[in-house]
Amino acid sequence: MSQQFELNSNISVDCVIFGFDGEKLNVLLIEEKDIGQGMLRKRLPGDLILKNESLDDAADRVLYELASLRNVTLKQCHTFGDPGRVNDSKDRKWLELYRKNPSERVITTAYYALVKMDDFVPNPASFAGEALWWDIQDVPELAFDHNEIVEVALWKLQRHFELNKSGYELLPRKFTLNQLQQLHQAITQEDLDKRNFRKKVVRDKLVEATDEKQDNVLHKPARLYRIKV
Amino acid sequence: MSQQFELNSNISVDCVIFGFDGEKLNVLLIEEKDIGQGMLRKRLPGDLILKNESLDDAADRVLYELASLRNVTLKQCHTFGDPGRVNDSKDRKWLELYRKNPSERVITTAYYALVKMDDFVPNPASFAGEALWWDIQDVPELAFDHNEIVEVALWKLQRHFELNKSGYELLPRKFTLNQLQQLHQAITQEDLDKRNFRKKVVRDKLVEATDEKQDNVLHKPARLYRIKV
DNA sequence: ACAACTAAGTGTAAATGTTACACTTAATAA
DNA sequence: TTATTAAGTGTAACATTTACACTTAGTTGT
Repeated sequence: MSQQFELNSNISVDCVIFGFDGEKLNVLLIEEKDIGQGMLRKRLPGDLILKNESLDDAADRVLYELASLRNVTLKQCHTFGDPGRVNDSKDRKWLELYRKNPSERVITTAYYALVKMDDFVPNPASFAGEALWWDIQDVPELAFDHNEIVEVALWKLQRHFELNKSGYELLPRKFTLNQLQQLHQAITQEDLDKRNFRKKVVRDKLVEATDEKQDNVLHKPARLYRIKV
Repeated sequence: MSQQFELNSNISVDCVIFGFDGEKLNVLLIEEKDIGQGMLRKRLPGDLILKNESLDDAADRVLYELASLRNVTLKQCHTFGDPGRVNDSKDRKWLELYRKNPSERVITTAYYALVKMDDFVPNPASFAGEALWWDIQDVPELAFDHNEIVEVALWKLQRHFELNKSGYELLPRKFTLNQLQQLHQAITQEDLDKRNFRKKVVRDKLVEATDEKQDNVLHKPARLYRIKV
């Protein structure tokens, strides 16, 4: 972390990175090293912003420093500015260890992104502990107000996806219609009818068939499609 | 303004208040008193947050202090945190006059709301200059990055409105279908077919007819409707 | 009383989109 | 050859969207 450049900023950013594994949605969490005080709660990757750094830049930097992820397209989500947002005793102990002004009130701007898990294997920065993908259905109690931040980010992701029916970036270049359907289902968290889904993507001309098929599968191989330009 | 409680915060809030006048959308701007240095640009109502004040509370307070508006339901919109967002020379002069640390980098969280203009007659706080409704189609050059903030807020308002087809709060308790249609058109900035619009609100059972009619109009009086619970 | 004016109010047909639903097919493995 | 697995396919009922023009009920002025 670039602590030598860090002023006593009272503004932080937190990143909610959703990862799609082809089937389900996961979220990227940081697990601190155990510093022996029962402070093992996971948290979102986030940190104070630097002087002369935009919020957007800070989010990119923090994600790289804490999880070695680069080139993730982050979207701003919400700013959490309640003076009491960091009040739990475990939170305060953590702040005393890691912050110069642990009692200073900090507001945080949350960012979110949705990535293909294969493409982004998080590599934990050594001092920070481990970066892990965690099933979105099963998120544990997180530090600070990070559970709330995850909820808000998921909500925004779902709304965003409704409006911009895209998300192809999350599939391989050639994909089966079933993969595409699973992507939609993972994000919206609801089931779709196979036939109706296929009719729709064909009608909307969102994809086009290639003449290739899956192989190495123990059933009828599915045709591969690609995004239609 | 509660300057005696204000610490040297580097976080502000700005409020984009859209007003519906029954026909068009307007936005609430503050016009400073002329302090004789060519700094007459209008701006959004906004100010630094206080210690121990949440962002939401700060937005409510600022709106009351600068425009005497109370009980407006503000929604958070976006946080603007570019270090260069306040760079124009006129901006800097203003900051030198009004801020203790004029060169300090300030991020701002923007809020927006849509109100019925009749219900909210802004009353300018004496020192701040005048609070005015301004036609959204004709917004002048504003101070700081406030033009960008207005644009982002309008975009969010339109998206919000698409998802939550509501907005009845902006009409009188009993209203004509034409008033309802004008509200939709003002927000979405596009025209709708009268018959199709009426069919739709009836089909969706959003409103119910009363047995009353307009009066004091110089044409066939329209039937009045109310929101259906 | 009536003529001129204004905005309210109304219906239909075509096209498009959505939903619900079950059997056949093409691969692999044993 | 058989069993297993997921792929792939069609239709009918229903709902929604779009485009489009004339009649009606009031007011005002003569």
